[in-house]
Amino acid sequence: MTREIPDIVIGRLPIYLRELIRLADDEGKINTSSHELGERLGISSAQIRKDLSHFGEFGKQGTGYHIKYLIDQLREILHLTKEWDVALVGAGYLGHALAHYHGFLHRGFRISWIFDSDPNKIGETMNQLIVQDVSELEKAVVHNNIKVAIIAVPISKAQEITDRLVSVGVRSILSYAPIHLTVPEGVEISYSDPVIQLQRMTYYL
Amino acid sequence: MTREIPDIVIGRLPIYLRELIRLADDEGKINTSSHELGERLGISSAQIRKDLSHFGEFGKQGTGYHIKYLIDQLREILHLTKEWDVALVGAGYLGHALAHYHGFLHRGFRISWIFDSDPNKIGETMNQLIVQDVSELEKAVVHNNIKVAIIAVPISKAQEITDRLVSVGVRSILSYAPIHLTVPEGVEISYSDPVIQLQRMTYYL
DNA sequence: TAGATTGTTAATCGATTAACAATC
DNA sequence: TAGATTGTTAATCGATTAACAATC
Repeated sequence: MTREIPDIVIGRLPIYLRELIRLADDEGKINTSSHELGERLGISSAQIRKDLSHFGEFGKQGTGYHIKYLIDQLREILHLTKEWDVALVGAGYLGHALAHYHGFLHRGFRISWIFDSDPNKIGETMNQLIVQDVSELEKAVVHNNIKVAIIAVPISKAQEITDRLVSVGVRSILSYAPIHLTVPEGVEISYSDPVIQLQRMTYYL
Repeated sequence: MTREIPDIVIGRLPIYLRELIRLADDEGKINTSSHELGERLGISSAQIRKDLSHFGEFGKQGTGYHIKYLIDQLREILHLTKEWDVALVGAGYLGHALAHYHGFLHRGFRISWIFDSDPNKIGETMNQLIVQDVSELEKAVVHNNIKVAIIAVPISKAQEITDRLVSVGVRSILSYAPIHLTVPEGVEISYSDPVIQLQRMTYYL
């Protein structure tokens, strides 16, 4: 029986991946160790080794990890060997910023479709993409087999859009709407609400 | 001796607060229970009661919690009884979106200053605020006693801006730069990187 | 070889849950 | 009163850390 890998471990793998890419591309390093990686991320070396050990043996005693090899392994584990088409719903200020964000490139994602319900926005071009009428959402998601979506719509529309995305097969959703959304089993949802993050920090002020 | 309250508990309080405000303002409810709140947030009722019990006794057996009272208590705990002035560094697409975001209002924060280094951006107006030269950063932070900042600058500038903010007294930083930042003890930092969130979810695809 | 670092085990630490007496 | 729900205790569950044999 395959042991279930803790969610919290999965959550750290992208952090490791991001730092490894930095080490390789920006600093030209070939090898690293759990100690060096942990030092840079504020994570204990033991935790990094333990996390990786869930998936295999990627290092060598004495020399540590070959960075490029570990990057490849993490990409396979996280299913980042292909580029995922992403549907972006909401073309307001935030949608606009996301549409222009270069950070998706080379990290496994490409925003391929943008939707909005505002007639003034529909037809507008955002970073090479034409904003589509949100009524076309289901058709586009199905035809392009889209599994990943980003929601940047008002609170009042967020649950409806979520339900519609899920109904046509989307299984990973990143929502910027500041509200808890309900999704069925098997659908992953992640939230980004700057106020929630700031409020956590003001406790310590 | 005051018992140290776990960080993970603090992190859930803003979620409770957000939902309570929704219950009160949007749905007009007066009372709620740990069960109802938990149901809506996908959190066990026992956990909610345990979390709150770190700070006092806010409920009544039989009837649960008076929502407005609990909201007030959470606001005090999280230091949200005043409105925090926030310095936003970076006036690119994302900074622009943040400057126009209405979600800060009534939740304890107000973006009061926007900085950028680009001469084309400096002097521009964003949602009533004039983009300031980032060379004025320290002066403005000190003079206005700013403790909270949001970073929306490129990776290459993020650590430098962080250091400068910290050096003049900022103690809570929300960074959108996709890189781990180093801050001294006593400074809180929080990250928002959509790609990290998406990569965590593609594991399950 | 000597030094470094892995992967893994066992111990420790911390968080969540179940259960229930108290009581509104 | 009967029903509901709290705050809290103890048990359970899960995650982190320390330590080290193995070995590059």
